[in-house]
Formats: sequence, structure tokens, C-alpha cells
Amino acid sequence: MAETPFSPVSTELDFPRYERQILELWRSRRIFEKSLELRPADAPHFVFYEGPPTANGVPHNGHVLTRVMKDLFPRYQSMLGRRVLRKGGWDTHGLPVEVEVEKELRIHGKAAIEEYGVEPFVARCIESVFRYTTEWERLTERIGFWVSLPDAYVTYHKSYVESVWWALSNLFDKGLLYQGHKVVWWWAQGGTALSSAEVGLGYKSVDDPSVFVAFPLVDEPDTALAVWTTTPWTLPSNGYAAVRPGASYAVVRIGAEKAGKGKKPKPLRLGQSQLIVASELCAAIADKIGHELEVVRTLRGEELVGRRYVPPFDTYHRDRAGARVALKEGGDDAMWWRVIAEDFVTLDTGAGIVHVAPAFGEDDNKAHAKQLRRYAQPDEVELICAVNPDGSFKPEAGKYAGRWVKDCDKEILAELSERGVLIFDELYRHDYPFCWRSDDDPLIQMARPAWFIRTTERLADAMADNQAVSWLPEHIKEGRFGDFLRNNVDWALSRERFWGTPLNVWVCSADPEHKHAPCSVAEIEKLSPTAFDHFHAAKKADPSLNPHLIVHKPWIDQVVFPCPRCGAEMRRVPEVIDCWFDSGCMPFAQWGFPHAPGSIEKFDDAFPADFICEAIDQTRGWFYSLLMISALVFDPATQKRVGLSALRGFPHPYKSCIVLGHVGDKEGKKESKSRGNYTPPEIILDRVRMDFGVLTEAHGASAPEGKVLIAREDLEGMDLQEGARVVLYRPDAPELKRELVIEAHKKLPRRVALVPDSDRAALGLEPIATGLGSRPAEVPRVPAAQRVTIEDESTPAPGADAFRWFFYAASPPWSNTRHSLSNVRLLQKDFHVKLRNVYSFFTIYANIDGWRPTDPGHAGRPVAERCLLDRWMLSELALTVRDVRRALDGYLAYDAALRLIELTEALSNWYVRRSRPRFWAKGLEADKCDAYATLYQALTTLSELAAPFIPFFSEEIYQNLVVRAGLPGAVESVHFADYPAPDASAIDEGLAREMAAVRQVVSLGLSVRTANRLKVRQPLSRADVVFNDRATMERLDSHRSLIAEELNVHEVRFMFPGHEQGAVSFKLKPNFRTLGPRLGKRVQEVKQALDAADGSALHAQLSSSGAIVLDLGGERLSFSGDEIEVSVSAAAGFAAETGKVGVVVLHTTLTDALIDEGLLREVVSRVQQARKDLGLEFTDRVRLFIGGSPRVQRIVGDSGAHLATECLASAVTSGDAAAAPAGAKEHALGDETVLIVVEKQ
RNA sequence: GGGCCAGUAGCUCAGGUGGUUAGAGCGCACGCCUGAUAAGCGUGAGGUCGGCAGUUCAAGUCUGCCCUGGCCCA
Repeated sequence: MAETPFSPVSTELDFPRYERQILELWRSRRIFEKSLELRPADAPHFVFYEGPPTANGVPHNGHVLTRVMKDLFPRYQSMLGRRVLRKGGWDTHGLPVEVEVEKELRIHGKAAIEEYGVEPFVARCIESVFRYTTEWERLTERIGFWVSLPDAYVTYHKSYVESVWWALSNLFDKGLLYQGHKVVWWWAQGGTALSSAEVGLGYKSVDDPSVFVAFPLVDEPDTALAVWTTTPWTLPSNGYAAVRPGASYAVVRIGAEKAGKGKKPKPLRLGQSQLIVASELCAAIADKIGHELEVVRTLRGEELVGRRYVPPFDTYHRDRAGARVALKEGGDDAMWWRVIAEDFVTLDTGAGIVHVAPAFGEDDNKAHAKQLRRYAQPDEVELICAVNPDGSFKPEAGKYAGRWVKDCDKEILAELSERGVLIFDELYRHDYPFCWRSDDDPLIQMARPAWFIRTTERLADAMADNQAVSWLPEHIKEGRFGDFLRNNVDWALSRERFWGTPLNVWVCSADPEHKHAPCSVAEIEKLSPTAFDHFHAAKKADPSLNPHLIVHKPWIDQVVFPCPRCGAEMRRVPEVIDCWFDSGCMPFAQWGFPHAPGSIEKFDDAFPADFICEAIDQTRGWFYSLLMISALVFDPATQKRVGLSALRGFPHPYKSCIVLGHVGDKEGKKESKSRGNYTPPEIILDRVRMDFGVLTEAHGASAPEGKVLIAREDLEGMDLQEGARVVLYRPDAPELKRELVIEAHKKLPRRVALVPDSDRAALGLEPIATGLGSRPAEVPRVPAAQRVTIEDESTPAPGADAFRWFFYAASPPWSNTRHSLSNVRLLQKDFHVKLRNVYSFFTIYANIDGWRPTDPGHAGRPVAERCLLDRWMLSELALTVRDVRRALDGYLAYDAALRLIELTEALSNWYVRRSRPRFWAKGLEADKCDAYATLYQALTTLSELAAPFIPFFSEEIYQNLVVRAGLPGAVESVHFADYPAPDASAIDEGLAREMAAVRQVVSLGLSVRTANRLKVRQPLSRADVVFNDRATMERLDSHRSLIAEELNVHEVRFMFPGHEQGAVSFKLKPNFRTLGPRLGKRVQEVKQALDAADGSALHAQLSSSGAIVLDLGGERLSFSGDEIEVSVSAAAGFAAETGKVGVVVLHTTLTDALIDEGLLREVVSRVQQARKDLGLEFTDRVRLFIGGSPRVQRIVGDSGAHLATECLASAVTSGDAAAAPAGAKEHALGDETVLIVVEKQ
């Protein structure tokens, strides 16, 4: 026998197994690498930027979403003929890395790191950065994300750091880099700033003072501002008092003591007789101090602005009471101790006037910065701060000098009271952050010297840039991102840490005004050839020293060179930079631009990106840093200077940006390891299994024999039903297995399993030490002997295509996704499995018939000569190609996915279903070849269309149907193919509409059958279709036989209303859209009039005269056809159904002849079932005996030939039960019986 | 506390510019089909469109307030 044209398709749905074969094919033939080489260098480029992940954590489902979305568009563009670069990248710097290492070393804080040694510390950071590289690489390959990892950029590499330096140097030269102060949460004892994540770890509830202090006015010493603070220790550093703009304030005279609410008022020892407080808070303050407050006059907050006061401490006041600063706009103002207006002042607590200490508190510092912006020479104002970085008071704080600030609160209050400026104090309870590693140490907010980028100066550029970006979803532009830009503050760039890109600013030891920002090692060596000798020597002594460390701490700190201006020694500032700045430099830093040879050309080729894609949390992260750095650095003058071939207008550095939502669990909650609601990617990709902690008893009960119990959530997580069979084994000894039945147990925590003792012993397991208190996150870390793997071996995992498809088709990518094994499987059934069935169907029949796409005799007729169904299918195919391309061009993955599902549905549910008899037909006539050719074209086109989405299965189809079949145009892989272009000549939108109407008519007919319990196998004499409009009726005429066949009726009659003999009734209603504007309120009267009238009569009037006349409250109004909508519906008492196209009526009278026909079909069906039961091949011939009741015998006798063809029988005999061969099977067919014997020949 | 997004059937989601029986898929129920067979197909039930006001002849859609969830920032 000749070899079949196509490989048979396995019936088993083990996608991971097939995908492994495809992966092997790609690997052995270097398909990915070849796909990059495929397009010539001068082909149009498609630029994609990889937002670098950090590899010091394991990849999770969110990363899968990001990576499959990033993969889709480059694959598509590559099939469009573009040259697509997919350079990978890794983000390697930053605090999380340092914190990981600190945890490992069990140390914390700057002092501890310095004690441990910066050099070994940094060495450990480097080592930790790529801890999970293998997991990342494995996942990346397994999900089919094509990215060049071997030449990935790495943010700590020397060339990368030097590019970042180049950018910073550029900003420095433009005057956009400056030194200022930034308020941070400061752990004074450790000398370290904490990130907000770390701060969040250490909140505790504590009692702190809430204090009202009198600030006497300079020009009205008898009146004082009542100023509120909760940090008395910051009072020596007071700079301003802030009021709320627009609020009302009262000057009050302190009156007589009033009866407190059970509290005896403290005697007031105030030096002033009048206070200024917010009007709203007057009563509350009167209660607190226990004195009447008598309002003298009121004034608005603005009227207080500029008034000067005497601060409670003379720490700085003694020297600077008279200090003034020149304003930009001319004139001058007092430097300190005056009233300012600030929105952050609230009127719900305190006094409505707030103590402002610019060195502490974020609001305070911002308020100060706002003042500085008014000044001609802001640099001349020195920040007043009476506290050392170690949390002790400075010498100028007098008697408090050297002491821990928080310890001084009480004494400060006592002193204020003594001096007669303390109005009132109390304790209040609130949550306050402490150091998470040393929880006796409260954190303090403190302004630290810091370097800033003057982003606010170039904000207009950044905003223009944002306007030009195509954001998906669109609301990001004006919403989250636009808002962020509008509220932009200067970028606080520096970090007082160790593992990061060192800030490349060197300061002259002779004159700190002399600063220099070199942009490379080479530039430094030009200034001082010996600058890096210490590193070279160390490298010589220890060749294993990572060469990239040359640009890192602590090595870089030793680099000195002579000041270009005065020749004195320059030393680097100690800070490293925010790692977001690193990642934002990737468009040029990935090439080592502009230092590396060829980097200018490469950058020129790949700037800006056509497309980037990350999750929404990157709005203020990567999306911002990319856009801002690009707007700051690449102004037109800089572009020209670095030698770009053409000026880039906005947007740069990215044109389109997909902003992804987050991946949650089945309930929409964030997936987290500690909650245990996390579906490991492996369950989707490879095997349905999870590790559990072993328990042998819980809540006093042990597992019943033969059963294993787990939490219901875990059962659902593995998509298992209660009673399913699973296997259990030790993760370290998978060869020894026990098979058990799984059930849910309400009281078990996640990730523990209650295992019968006998099975536990047989597997050599012991109970988990933490028992019922085990936390899900800990389970993977307990000793292997306390863990058991539970696996569902009977149901293969859905695989990588399914995983990818889930993210494309479940919802638009920017909405949050509910991810679970069962959800992935659900979507897989919809598209992937259905497509696979059609593919399998095709190979079965094509192989039986020996149909070959390469045989000219099998090619099928020209499309125009093929039957309606073929033309319809090819039209649908062309329309889908058009729509999918349109969607992908607009980066709308979800829309494209839905369209693919629609096509697959049409192919399986309608084309194949309606074409089945054509494939069963004898021989290989023209119509059959048409059918094969059509289906073949649909499948091969689909494999190319779907290739960017489900690259594995597409490859499988392509390899079998195109490559194996030896098609002349075949390429090595589907991913080298050109993306299908719509065949305009095949598109027939009229036909598409007609077929949709046909399917609706059929659906109505089937609905009639269901409602009247009429099996489809029983033929009926006639179906009448009454249409709502004549045009549809005329268009559907050519589809009558199809409808007849599908409904199994002898005749289909099309009718227009008026000819239907009472089977239909009419309903008329106003067309609100046209009548609303004409009649306004009276449309409701029209509706009522139409409801009340006789529909048939009105309809007759409308169809004869084209208009109807209604009597509305005595007024006769005429309505034209387009102001009235007519619908027909089935009248009562008929076997009929109503839909949008019209009404389908079935004639249900059964004649003897019709019953005979029905019985014959029943017989055929039973015989086919018997063939199947015998396990016969489709082509096997049989001998048939059919007996039964006399009627059946007669029918068989009359239709022997028909039975022989339908059932591939070489002989058909008939007779009564006595004549039947052994093994006869009797079936009841209503009142009749049939006996069947099928024997293989 | 502020900002952004979302809330429509049991689940996942559609529903230009307001237009009157609110759709689809899955799941479920019932049934069909059986030469794609551990598949295929049909029909049906399910919704006071998060709540309360308002604008309008007409509100899922527009406005205001509120509730719930997610994210970002305080």
C-alpha cells in the first residue's frame, strides 16, 4: 500500500507531548535563529524592546502573560516580512538584591554592610542576581517566547553602565542634574534609608505626643499662632508655620476657665492673651484647654500668609532672625519663620496651623522647595536641621546635643511649658513605622542630601511625547500616566546604597563647586592613566574577579583624577543611582551606545521602538523612566550631535505600549505563595501535580483506607472532581507510586494532604513537622520525606499553546485575568481542541481517499465554480484573514483571538458538518476534490494565521499538511511563512449574510423539532419559512436544498407575509429612533395605539399603501414604512418558531412513507453503531443480516442497495428471528423491532 | 486619604454618538447525532445591567453621590 499523504492524528489529547516534539524540531533545526536571519538587513524593521525582568526571583504567571504578549507581535511582524530584533535583557541592580543578600548574611543596615565589607557584599550581589536564570530560561523556551537570551543586555555590565553614565553626563552638562534634599524614612541606628516596602513591614501601634505650641507674632507679641505638631523633637528645626488656604481663622481671647468634661483643666501658663486658631477647631481647642475662647475677629488663611513669628527655640533664630532672600520677581522676603499656605493642612485635627520643619517630613520639605522656587538664588538658603544622621541632636541644640531625639520629647515639652509657650499636650495612639529588622528602633523621617534630575524643566517635552504614544488601553494616556506627568516632581536619582550604577559625578577637593561627570572609563583614564590601576592589580591577583566590577563600588570609589579646572584631586560622590534610571536607558544602553563600536548604527536602527508591553505597575516605573530619559536626553540638538541619521520626533522611545492587567487566581485575588492560591506554571505546561505536606491525622480523624484528602481549593486548583484517581509519590523517589481516590476535606489548610497511614508507610513518608499549622509557602522547603507529590496522571496538562491562548482569548490584556487550570482548559476546548478535531477529520478522509494537495487532478475547480458552501467557507476565511490582520496591526490581540474562534466554529459547526456527505461520497469526483481543496486551504491558512498565537500546534499542522505533503511553496517552518493576505476575490459579504440567515432558519427549524419532540432522523414533508422582508427571502432562494437537508424535510417553501394561511401573526411597533425626534413624548401614544390595533390589518395596509394612518387622541397621523417596524411571530397552534429573520413552520403530519423513511435511517444508524462497536476501520467491508418486525423486513427488502452503499456491505440478507445468525442484536424502534448482525468480511 | 480602572446571566466577557424583548461563549438542564466517536450538534432556563437620586418622550449608556474589588500613590 502506498504511503498515506498525511500522518494520522493521534486521538489522545496530550499536548505537552506534541509540544516537546516541536521544541525538539525548533532546537535541532535552529528555527528561531534562522527566523532572525531570514529577513535581509535592508528589510523594514520592527523594533521591540524587552523590559528587563530581574532573575533573582522565580518566574510566575504574570511573567507568562507578559512574555506571551511580547511574543505575539514580533512573530506576527516577522511573518509580515519585517526584520525583528528580539534582544533579551536582565535588570540586575537595586535594593531587592541587596535585601536578599542581607537576609542571607543575617545583617542589616549600612553600618553592618560596611563592617562585613563592601567588596564581598557586592560580590554576593552579583552572584545572587542570576540565581534563577535556569528557571527563567526553561520557562521562556517552554512557552515558546522567542527572545535572544545569549546576547541579552545586563544592566550591571561595564558597557551598560558606561552608557548610563553617558546619559547622566549629558544631563549634567545641560544643567539638569542637581543636588538637593530628599525626605526618606530613616533608620538612624543603622544609618540607612528604607524603601516603602520595607517601611510597610514594620508598623506598630504606639502613643505619641500631640502638641499645641504658641508662636507669638513678631509685630503683635500679645497674639500667638496656635501651632500643632506630633513631633516635638523637630521644633528646634522649625522653619515655617502653615495655614490652609481658603480656611477661616479666628483671633480668640482666652477667657475664663470652663467646666471640663470631668477633667480638671491644667492651669494655663501662656505668655499671650490671644491665640489664632482655625475657626472650625475653636470649640475643640476650648474643650482641650478648659478655657472659654472668645472670638475677637476672623480672617482668611491668606491674610496670615507672610506674617512673621518667633519660633519656640532659638537654635537658628539667634543668628538668622533677620535673614532675608532676594526673590526672582524682585524684592525680598524673610528667609524663615513666617506663615505659608499649604493644602496639606487639614481642619479635622490639631489647630489648623501646622509646624513645618523642612528637614523632616515630606510635606514640610515640599513646602520648603516651593519657597525655594521663588528665590533668585535658592542655593544660598541652607537647610536648617538640628539632628545628626545618627538621630542625635547637633551641638547647636544646646542642652539636648548628642542625645537620641525621641528621648528628648518629654524634656522639650517641659521646657516649652516653663517658657509659657505650651498651650496643650496629650498622647494619641497611631500606627508608626519601626525598623523591620530591629523593631525597637522607630524610624524617623529625615531629609537627606540627594541628587535630582530636573524633570520639571523639560516636562512639556515629556507631555508632548506622551500625547503621541499609542496607549492600549487608551485611558492610560490621560489617566494614570497623564496624571503622573501632570503631578511630576524632580526625579530623586541617588540612593545611599552599594549595589547599583555609581553616580558618575566627581567633586574637586579644593573647590566643591568644581564638579565633573565623565562618561566612560576611557575618559577617566585620559585624565589619569593610573586611575584604575588598583582594579587591574586586583584582577591580576585574582583572575576570577568579575571584570564588570571595574565600574562598581567599592572599586570605583578609589578612582581619583585631577580636576580639569584647577588640577586638584577629584573624588566621586558616594551615591549609586535609582535602578529605574538603568532600565530607562535600555534603548541605547543595550548597545553600549555611544561608546561601543557599531553602537551608534545599531541604536539608529532601533529607535524608537514600535512596540513595548509590560504590566500596569510599570506606569511609574519603566514606562516613565523610558519616556522621561528619552525626552530629557534626546532633544534635537543632542540627536544631531550623536549622529542619528534622521531627526526623531515624538513619540520616542516607544510608539505603541500595551499596558497589561494583573493575573489573579480563580476568585480574582492576587496570586501569592503565602496564601497558596498560586497555580504553578508547571501544572499548565507539563504535568498536573502539586506537592503537599504529609499528615496522617487531622482534627482527631485519619484518612479512610484508599483515600487521600486535601482542601477543596487545592482540589479545584488541580481541576479534579471528588472521587478521581490520583497517584502519590515522594518527590525524590517518583518510581514508587500509590494509587488513591482523592476527596475534599473542609478543615484542611492548603497544601497539606491527609494520607492513610499504610500508604504513608509504604512510601517511606513521615508527617510534616509543622502539622496543621503548616503554611503553603513553607511546604516546598520541608524535607523531601515530609512531602508527597499528588499527580493526576490520567489527564494531561493543557500545555504551552493553551497557556498562551488563555492570555490572548480570556479577556482584553489590560483587564485583570482570573487564571486557573480549569479556565485554561475551558478556553482550550473552544479553539484548540475544536481546530484539532477538524484537522484530524481532514487527515482521516484525505488518507482514505489518497487525496494529495500536490496532485493536479485533485486540485479542485476554480473557486467560482465550487458549490455555495465552499465559496462561503473561503469567503469567511478571507474575511477572517482581513480582520485578524487589522486587529494585530492595531495591537488588539483579544479581538484577533475572538475572530479566530469564530472562524474555527464556522469551520467545524457548519462547513464540516454540512460537507460530511461529500467526504463520504464514493470515488474522488470533482465535488469531493473541491471539498478537500477547500478544507485543506482553510486548515493551512489557519495554521499560518494562528502561528503567532499557538506556535506549537500551528507548526504541527503545517509540518504535516504542507511540509510532509511536499507542497512546492513549503518553507521549513510555519514561522518562516508569509502571513496570509486576504484574497479579495473570495470575499462575498452578501453570501456571508445569507449564510448567517440560513443558519438562523435552520436553528429555528431545529427548535420547532425539539419543542414538538420530532427527531431529526424522522423526515417531514414540508417546512415553510415566512420572512420578515422580501430581500432576505429572495437572497436565500439558492440555499433551499441545504435547509431541507439540515432540517430533514422533503420540501422547503419560502413565503412572504400574506401568503402564510394563518400560521403567523404580526406585531407593529414604532421605530423610536426615527419617530422620537418627530413626536417626542407622543411616541408612547403611537406604541399604545399599535399594540391595541389589529396587526394583520395594519400590516396589510402598510404593504399595500406603504403607509399607515393612526388616530391619536382625535388627530389622524400618517406613518411611513421606515417609521414603523414590523415583526412576524408564530401564531398559536402551529409547530412554529419565531426569530429575527421570520418564522419557521413545520408540517408535522407523518405518512406511512415518511415513517418508513425514518425507520430506514434508524436501521442505518444502528448498523453504523454496530460497526463502531466491532472496532472496524472506516473502509472495512461487511456482511449484513437485518431482521425484525415485518415492517422492518419489508423496508430492508426494498432498500437493500441503499443499505449496502451506506454501510459498506457486500451482502445484505433479511429474514425473521429464526433466520438470524448467532450474535444478533435486537433494538426497539418505537413499535417496531430490528435485529442486526454485522460480520467483517 | 488621593488618583486610575472595573462592577451586566452561575463563570468569562460584548454592548459607537441615549432609541424600547440587554447579547455571546462556557457551565448547567433537556435532547439530538453517530463513517471526527474519551469527539460532534441543538434547544432551554438564568439578568430590578453594584446602589440611590437626577437629566430626558426614552438611561446598561449622560450627571451627581454612595458601596464593593483591583492597582498605583500617600
